[in-house]
This record gives sequence, structure tokens and C-alpha cells, in this order.
Amino acid sequence: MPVKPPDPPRPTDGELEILTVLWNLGASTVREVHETLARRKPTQYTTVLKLMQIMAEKKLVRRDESQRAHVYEAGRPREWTQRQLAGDLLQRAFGGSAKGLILGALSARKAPPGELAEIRRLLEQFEKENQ
Amino acid sequence: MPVKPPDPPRPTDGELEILTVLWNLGASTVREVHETLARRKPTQYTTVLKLMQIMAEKKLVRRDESQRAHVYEAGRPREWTQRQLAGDLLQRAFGGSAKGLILGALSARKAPPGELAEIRRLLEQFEKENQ
DNA sequence: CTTGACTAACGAATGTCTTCGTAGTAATGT
DNA sequence: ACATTACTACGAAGACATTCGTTAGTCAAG
Repeated sequence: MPVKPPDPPRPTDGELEILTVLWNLGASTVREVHETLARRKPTQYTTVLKLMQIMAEKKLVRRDESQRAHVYEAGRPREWTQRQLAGDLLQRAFGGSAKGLILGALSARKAPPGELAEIRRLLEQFEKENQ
Repeated sequence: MPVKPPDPPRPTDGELEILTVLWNLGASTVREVHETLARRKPTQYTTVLKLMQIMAEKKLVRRDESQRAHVYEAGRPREWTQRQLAGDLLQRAFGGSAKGLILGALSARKAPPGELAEIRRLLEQFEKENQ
């Protein structure tokens, strides 16, 4: 019987920033991630390195050590992690009420009308699936 | 010129559980919060007390010390905190895309058709306001 | 062969979150 | 008055999270 690998834990704030870079760039070295991150805020190279090493232990990223400069890749696709995070907040802060979470999101940042229309289409999609 | 009180920080997981109890019960003593919490998971009284004391320092809760058993109250209404948390996750994990967050939430937990209809009404409301 | 650049690894310091034991104090009952 | 109960306050321990300095290995150029 195959053993199912356990889900990696919820990423911390710092870890999520690195994952975002990896999702945007694809598999990258520490140097590439550091360069991207350092553009937005001052960060030491070894800080990024250490964080990514820990993330590898936690299985938040995969590491390819075949090259001298190890190549890191996000362990889960962006959508999977986003679903986890949304579901987690949904339970912890909204008692499972998707309506509450959506109201909170829309109140926090007024979405432009174009996006609202997209969201409406998304919703119709879900209603169709669930009928 | 009046000084605006700074926003309290994002509550941690444990703090959010306590806030949820306070929002449900209204102003309460540590004992009341502990009793409610202990029903769901084993927790020491002093653990809850300590957490609530720290939350008072952080202004996450207000404390009325006029009675021997201090009375605590959530520092911000539930909706305000929910909006903060939703907005925070929106920025950190979804690059500000409300559509992404909503997709994540709906994928994480299939909402019943009744709730989907409510969400659609909510959306129409927002489209009306934004036109 | 030596030097310098690049990289991983490690250890330590600091801060935060969570938990719990202990002490002191006020209220209550006998 | 004394013991018991109900609180608050405090300190410390353990687990993470974050940051950074230092060391050591590898490689290429001079």
C-alpha cells in the first residue's frame, strides 16, 4: 500500500514570500530568489538560504542538489497552497462561512467592477456544478 | 489634534480562539472563557489567563478591572477583525486578487446551494454600490 | 599554485507564542 | 479565626521563526 506523503504545514509569512517567488520564477537557486526578494526589501543572502533550507526540511519546497548551486522548487502548486490558506482562514476566523470570508475580502479591498463581473461568473460556475 | 489609536496586531491562532469566544459571549471573565474553551480542548486556566493578559497589552481586548474577576471584551468587533484577516491573506497569498481568494475559499469547502445564492446576492449588492 | 568568488552549512542570538507551575491576595464558608 | 476556594500576577521553559556572522568546500582565473 502506497504511503501518502503528509501535507506540508501552513507556511509562515516569510516562507510565503519565498514560495511566491518560486511560483513566479519556477525552479530557482537561492541566489535568484534572493535577488528578487532583495529588490523589495533588504535581506541577507544567508537569511534566505537558511529559510529555504528549513522549508526543504518541512517539504514546503523540493531541492535538487545535483548542481553546485542547489535548485529549489515549490513543493505544491500555488493553487493548492492558496486553497489550504483560504480554507484555514475560513475555519479559524469565519466559522466555515464562505459568505463571511467573501464579504470580508470585498470590504477589505474594493474590487474593480471588471473583477466583480469575473467573480459573478465564477459563482455561476459553482452554482452549476452544485445543482 | 486627537491621537488615533493604532490598530492592534493580527491575532495569533490562540488569540483568535479567545476572541471568538468573546464575540459569542460578549464581555466575560477568564473563567467563562476558559469554561467555553475547555469544552472543546483541554486547556489550563492559567494558560487562558496569561494569553488574555497579553492580549490586553496588545489592545486586542479591553479589560475592566473594577471587579475582582476582571472582565474582558474584544477590542474590535468581529466584522472588523474578519475584514483585517481577509485583507491580510488577500495581500499575502493572493496578490490582492479577490477572485483568487474567493475561488480558494469555495474550492476548500463546497458551500451549500443556499449559501451560494446568498453570496450571489452579496455580489449584486457590491456591483450596485460600485457602478 | 594561489587567490578570489560563490555557495552550502552551521551555530548563535533574538524575539514571539504557548504552556504551566508557583506565589500572593481577596473572598467565602465553617 | 482558620481553612478553602477563586483570582491575578509572575517567571520560566520549550518550540518556532527570523536574522546574521563565520566557516569551509568548490571552482575558475591569473
